[in-house]
Amino acid sequence: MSQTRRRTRQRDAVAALLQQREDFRTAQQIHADLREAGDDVGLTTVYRCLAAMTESGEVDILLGQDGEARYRACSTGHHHHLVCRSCGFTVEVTAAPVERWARRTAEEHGFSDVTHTVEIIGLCDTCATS
Amino acid sequence: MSQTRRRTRQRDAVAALLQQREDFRTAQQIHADLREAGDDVGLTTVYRCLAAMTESGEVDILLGQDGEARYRACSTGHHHHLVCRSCGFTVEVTAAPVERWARRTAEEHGFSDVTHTVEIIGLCDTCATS
DNA sequence: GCACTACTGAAAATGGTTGTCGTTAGCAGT
DNA sequence: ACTGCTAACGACAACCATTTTCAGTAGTGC
Repeated sequence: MSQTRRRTRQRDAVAALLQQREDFRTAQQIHADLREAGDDVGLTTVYRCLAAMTESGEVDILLGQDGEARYRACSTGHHHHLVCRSCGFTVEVTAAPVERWARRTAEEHGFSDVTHTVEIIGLCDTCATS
Repeated sequence: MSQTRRRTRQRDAVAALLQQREDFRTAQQIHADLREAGDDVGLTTVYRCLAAMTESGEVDILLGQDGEARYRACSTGHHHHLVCRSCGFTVEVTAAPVERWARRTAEEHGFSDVTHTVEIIGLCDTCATS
């Protein structure tokens, strides 16, 4: 019954890497980043850490159109993302009007227990000018 | 140079099936549906038809969190979806306030050439009561 | 009918992700 | 510190949706 979450070098490494990055990265990229930094962590473990951190709300997942999941350490509250399709640079945004619209629309059609996904994908300032 | 799109039994079968269904279905489901209906079409061909129809805007793709793509014949204009997470029943919705919000938010942060994804996922009337 | 080539589809390959399982190492409790 | 329990690790295999291959098939224009 004592589901104690243990602190390990690997978990710390993954968490630390995500903290110092502000873009969305794939599990494989994170794995490579860690290896490059000398913090060798098994790919399987990277996936497990990310899954655990996702469940506890520490990271957000974004499923790209190429079928690859991207991860990022985000603020804990409800928010959405404005993502650069070229470099992955991400801005967290809140969207009160969207929340209202989603709730009302769902109600109108008799839907309950609703969640929603809202992402804006574009080119950031730097990528557009280069 | 004569890139004529040929009309085949298989393409017709896939198109017809999608027309008479109003929910999002996976490629594998569509393949099974066709087989069951007696219209045997290779899985590879199903994928190819769906890709072609997606490109020409005849069908919309929805990438679920389980990493499976779902397809549906939709109206051609810009719209979003209200999807039942249990049965896949889908309502097309328009979202003028969301469009405005997305455009303004992107501008504020210097993003250009933006698109967005907006989906509402919930339980439809029938699934909620059963 | 004929030629041209897009289309088909079975089988194999791809590639991200998850399961397996023997080993390693936190974290009590002593 | 020492020990036992068991969560966590990680190399590897398995999984599974999707894509590629390639030889055979069948629309389409002439």
